[in-house]
Amino acid sequence: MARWKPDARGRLQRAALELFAERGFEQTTALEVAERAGVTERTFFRYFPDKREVLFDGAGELQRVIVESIDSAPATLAPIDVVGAAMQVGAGFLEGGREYSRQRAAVIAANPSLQERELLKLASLGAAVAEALRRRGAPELTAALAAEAGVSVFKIGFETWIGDDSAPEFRQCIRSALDQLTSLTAASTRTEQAPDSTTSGTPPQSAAPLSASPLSASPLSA
Amino acid sequence: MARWKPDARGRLQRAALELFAERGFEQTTALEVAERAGVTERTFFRYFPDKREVLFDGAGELQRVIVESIDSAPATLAPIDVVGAAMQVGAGFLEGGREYSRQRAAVIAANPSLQERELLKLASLGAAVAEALRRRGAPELTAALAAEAGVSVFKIGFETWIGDDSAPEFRQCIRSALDQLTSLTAASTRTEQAPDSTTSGTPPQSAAPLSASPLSASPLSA
DNA sequence: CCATCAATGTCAGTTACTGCCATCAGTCTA
DNA sequence: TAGACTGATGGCAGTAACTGACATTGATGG
Repeated sequence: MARWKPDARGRLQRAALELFAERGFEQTTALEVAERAGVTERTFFRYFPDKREVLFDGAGELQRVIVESIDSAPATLAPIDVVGAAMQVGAGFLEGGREYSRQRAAVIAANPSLQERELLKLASLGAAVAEALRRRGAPELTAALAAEAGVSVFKIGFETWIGDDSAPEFRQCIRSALDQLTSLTAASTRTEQAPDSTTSGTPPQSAAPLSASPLSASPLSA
Repeated sequence: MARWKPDARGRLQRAALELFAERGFEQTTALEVAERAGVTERTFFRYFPDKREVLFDGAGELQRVIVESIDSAPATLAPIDVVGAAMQVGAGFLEGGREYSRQRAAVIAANPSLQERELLKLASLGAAVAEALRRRGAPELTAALAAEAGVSVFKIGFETWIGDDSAPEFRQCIRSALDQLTSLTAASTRTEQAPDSTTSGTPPQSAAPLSASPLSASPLSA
């Protein structure tokens, strides 16, 4: 009908963020987003696999930047330092759009299903970082832990940067978190003594996994 | 119609895990789960807010056990040690149901939307742990980082425990991850030198947040 | 002017949920 | 013991997120 409008994807993204910020994610229909963008609902789902994904288009870029940083780091650097540096590079990638980041973070914080998607993206980032570390020779467990630590630092650094107007640059927030993590683990006074397993009154066996007890015991067939 | 059947919740949970394991999560309808459990689809959604939640009933219990462990830890213990001990208590809570944990983990690993839900549960656990740490006087940043570290160790310990038949007890896996984390951060050789921000060719400003670039620049209004 | 291709529009259909109301058995009470 | 009450369900209609199949349209190359 109407003439051919370019940048449908971008218009959908902007329309979505606006509407989600105004009425909230759940109170906004994919159809409404599409209409504001001047396209059909069907077109919305051609650009994005689901309604949430319209807010996460840049995750792939961020991940790529961080992984590239790791791949190009000097081979002699310790895994934790490689990851720390990579997270600062990632921070530099976002540094320019603080207001946008704020708005987007607010929308996500207001909806659990959006939080889930963000956590999945971060998990994906963690997996990619771990793989990159293994690529440069880090042992399995080391790679996994360093990656998780890096993502945690990034996440916490981001929250600090976003949440505090007087906060320094994003990169600086990450540096602080990194230092904090180092002193945290260094502060361990633990001897070889494992804490009493029944501390909280939980019997050693029985116990349900991440799910309810009714299922645990036997092969949950009954 | 039929006489009153007890434990509808438990039957739904078992039916769901069976069907999800057989045909996969997406290939299984909420209606099918309900029918196998001998109830209506409507009843399924009375017990669980959504189809995924039927697999995560025990998350609350695990969280409670861990938080209680933190609350009852000696006040002198360093945050990282408190968290480490708490995660071992949590591990003890699941220790008895390894086979169940395996099956459940396999189902979850096979579906992204289930992974998302699991990540949300873990994030909730992390938030609760951080809060418990603050309650005992830990500074904001310290609490957040120690909590994240604890959850990471728990997650990695769990994967080790589940994925390797020759792996030791869950608690042992966590201990290993904990030690590994300590030596990891201690291995940092970083000076006060921050890595070059433009390492990966990203200009200091511009840059898109966690989302695509088209939106970043201005207040994304245009 | 016609074949073609990419980006859309149209439509019908499945499925996850939700609100509302009826039913049914067990219980408490006058 | 009839009647009110309550807790757990069944039934049903309706919304909204996706999806597959097919028609349309505008720009392009020959």
